[in-house]
Amino acid sequence: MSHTVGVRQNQKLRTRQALLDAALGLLDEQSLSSLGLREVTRAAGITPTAFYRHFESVPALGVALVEQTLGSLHGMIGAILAETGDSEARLDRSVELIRRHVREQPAHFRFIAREQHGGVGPVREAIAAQLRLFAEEVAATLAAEPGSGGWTEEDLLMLGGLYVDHMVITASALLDAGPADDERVARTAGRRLRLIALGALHWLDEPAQGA
Amino acid sequence: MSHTVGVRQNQKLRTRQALLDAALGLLDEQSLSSLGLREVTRAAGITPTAFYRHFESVPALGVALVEQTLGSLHGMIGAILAETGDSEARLDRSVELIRRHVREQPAHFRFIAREQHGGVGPVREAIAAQLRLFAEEVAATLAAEPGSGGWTEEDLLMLGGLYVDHMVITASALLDAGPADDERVARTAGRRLRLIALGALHWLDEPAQGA
DNA sequence: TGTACATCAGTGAACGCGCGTTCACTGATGTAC
DNA sequence: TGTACATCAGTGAACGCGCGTTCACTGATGTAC
Repeated sequence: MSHTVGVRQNQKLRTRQALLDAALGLLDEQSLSSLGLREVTRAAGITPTAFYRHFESVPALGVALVEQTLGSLHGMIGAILAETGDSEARLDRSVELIRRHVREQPAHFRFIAREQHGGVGPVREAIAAQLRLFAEEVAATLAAEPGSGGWTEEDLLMLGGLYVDHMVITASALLDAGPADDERVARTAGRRLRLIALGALHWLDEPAQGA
Repeated sequence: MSHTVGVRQNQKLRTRQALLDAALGLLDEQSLSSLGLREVTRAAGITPTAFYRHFESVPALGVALVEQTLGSLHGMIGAILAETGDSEARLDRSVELIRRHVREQPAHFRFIAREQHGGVGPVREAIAAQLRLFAEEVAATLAAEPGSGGWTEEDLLMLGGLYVDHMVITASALLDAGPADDERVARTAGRRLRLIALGALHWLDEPAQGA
């Protein structure tokens, strides 16, 4: 109870979070470019004008939402990369990890999938930047593994990007299909992943490199 | 000049096409869910009310646009599948074919990438249905090739879907990066494609099948 | 070929509505002394 | 601890605007005879 770090600032952060949560909820059934400022404030329980105390515009809120959403997925990436065991079981457990995250936070994944190529430029760019970071993270982990000796940095990044894109596609497929089809979708995703891993395994077999 | 198949019907089709073209143009910089009816008619040069002579709503126009757009890409799929030559050159030529189509009809690809996970349900479903057809088409072609003897139908479809998704990702990457980076993007896309093809080549090496 | 009527793509006025943004304000929280 | 003033998150009225949709209409095209 020395200085309580500001009652006012605390309340402001809670309102800001209410706006972000309200927006994410509304974005389950529409895209950001059609999301209205009044719509968000109504759902968050504040006046339209108060919106401007937190964000300059709806696109700006979208960018903040990207950072929060993909920040929450960073943990998942780490968990997947930390998976151990033989290759096949490892891939299956990665897919299962994605499946569980998607079912626990469907709105987050829906938002990213929807806005990755959506109509709001700054949001697209924010997502692209974050996914690039993910790809680099995966590439760095792959580089540390045995069997990636002859790989160029470029190819590691290529493979990392492939895994990340695959993750996004898998999440989308789960969301599009609905929980009843989880098993089927996960099975297909796992096989795709295995095929990619198999390609990686034999990547250095052939001598043809460079342009 | 026997019966001229209807001056009136002809004009109606031309107006309808003007609406579709105007919409596609506008969708280069926004998504369908924020596209206004008046905006489209203004761009097409007709009165707002005349819109209803052609489509029930903007989402309905979107569905028609999906069919027309992906119909125009059917030819590309066929051309890619018809590619011959050794594996590596074939993949590079496929990527080049995609690259050329994207630069010739950027709006078509942008529209599909944007609305594939966009905020308008019927349009999402129309795109998913068409891409599924593409995947089946690819799977059928792969099945007819030598070396796909031991492949199950499920796995052929999985691989077909992987190629189609990769095509969409490549198109998006080209559009996001801009023409100046075509070479770099095409190079990465080609390597991804080669890695996938390599995985397919070794798919039957390991005995582990089924759950 | 000519006439009388039917069809229907596109018009233009009108409507009610929700939007984003402005502005002056209120009153609780924070700060200086 | 108490007081006087500053800050600032949230309010509520007001604005002008473009939206989707309705309606009765016009006039060129199509059809029947």
